[in-house]
Amino acid sequence: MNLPLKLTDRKRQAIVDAAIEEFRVSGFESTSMDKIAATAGVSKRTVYNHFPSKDELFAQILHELWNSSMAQEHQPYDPAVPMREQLLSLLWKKMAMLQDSYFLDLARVAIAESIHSPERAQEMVTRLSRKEEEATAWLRAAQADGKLLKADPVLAPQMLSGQLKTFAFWPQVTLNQPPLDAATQKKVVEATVDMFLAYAN
Amino acid sequence: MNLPLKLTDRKRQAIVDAAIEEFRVSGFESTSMDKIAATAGVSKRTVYNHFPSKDELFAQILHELWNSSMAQEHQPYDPAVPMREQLLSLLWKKMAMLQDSYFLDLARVAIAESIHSPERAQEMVTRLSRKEEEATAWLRAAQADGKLLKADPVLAPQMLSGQLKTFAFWPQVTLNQPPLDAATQKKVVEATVDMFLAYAN
DNA sequence: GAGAATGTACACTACACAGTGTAGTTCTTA
DNA sequence: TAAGAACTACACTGTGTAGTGTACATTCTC
Repeated sequence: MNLPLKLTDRKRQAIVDAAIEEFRVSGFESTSMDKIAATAGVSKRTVYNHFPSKDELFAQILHELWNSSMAQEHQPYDPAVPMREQLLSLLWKKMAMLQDSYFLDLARVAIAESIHSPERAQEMVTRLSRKEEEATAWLRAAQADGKLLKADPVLAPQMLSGQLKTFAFWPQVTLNQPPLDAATQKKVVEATVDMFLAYAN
Repeated sequence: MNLPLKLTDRKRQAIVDAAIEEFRVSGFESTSMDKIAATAGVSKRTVYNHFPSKDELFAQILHELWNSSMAQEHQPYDPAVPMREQLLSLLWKKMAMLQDSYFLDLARVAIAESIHSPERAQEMVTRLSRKEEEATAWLRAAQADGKLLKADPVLAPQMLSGQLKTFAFWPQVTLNQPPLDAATQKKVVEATVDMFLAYAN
């Protein structure tokens, strides 16, 4: 069956989809509930029957996008595998997450708002920095194993992910640039690894 | 004389200052002309006597910030000076620009809006990429001189400036983080140069 | 110090939009 | 097929705000 969902579930989904789309292209302030309802093909009253307010709708969408883009598994340090290989794997995972369209939508919407909404910005900071800890843990383990000793354990993880974001995140989020093609992704990941190994080894 | 300006010039400046401040913290949509007038200590009518509309005021401010933050001189390649020294100088200039408070204001305001105003975003892209060409020219000259041959001439300049932005731009612009202290700036610039030389030499 | 330019206070229009209330329609389910 | 749940159309309130018009005050310039 193509539509196994009840009417109310379909309506709700249509509202969420429409809201993501509208918030994404117009931002929070410039998006009206009437527009969301129209785009969703739903009466305004139905929107309010599902979500008590515009703020609440926005918050739920942020939450939903966050969940769907954060299903990323942890990669522990493995002394048996060559550095280069492990780093490549680590960065490819990161790259995949950055280029995920849900994640980009989330980031666009969230950043546009958090630029002038300190509380939400703060929440994002803490959540994202928790995400960055994975690479930090990996590097610490490597250094405890006597590898990559020249790298600054505080700066290095950010330098790695920052290098990817330079090409595969910030231009897309802030300037609406298209996602990277596969060939460029490969170049960026490999250049980042090469550069890091040349520096830290 | 402390106030050599005519009343009308002082008023105009107060409006511009207030508008920058308000747009910076609240964004375009959430800032009202009444608020700007109040912050500037000026009647709303005076605001409209100086600027025909909110859009026009916004555009002029973008223009003004752009001009005041872009007074950066060009650094040509010099075969007589060591690579490391030239790179350090190049990146310090870049760092200075990134941390300039006018530039950060501009970026915050512009990015927050350009996220949902494609035309302005496009204008920013072209302007900024023209700015990035300086490093590209420098690298090409170095490579023509037989130096840094392993660096990808397309990716490398962006990797360099991207590395600085990771620490000294994006967190400040998108998450309202404080500017970098001098010690951290030094660490970032030097780590970037070291990493790049280790990779490209 | 007169006249022009500029600023101020304030009232006002027009509009967009968040959110509500209601009467009636359509869908689901038992 | 009947009853309840959910959806719809639509009218309506209240508020915030861009932008204007005007009569009067202040400042500049000659």
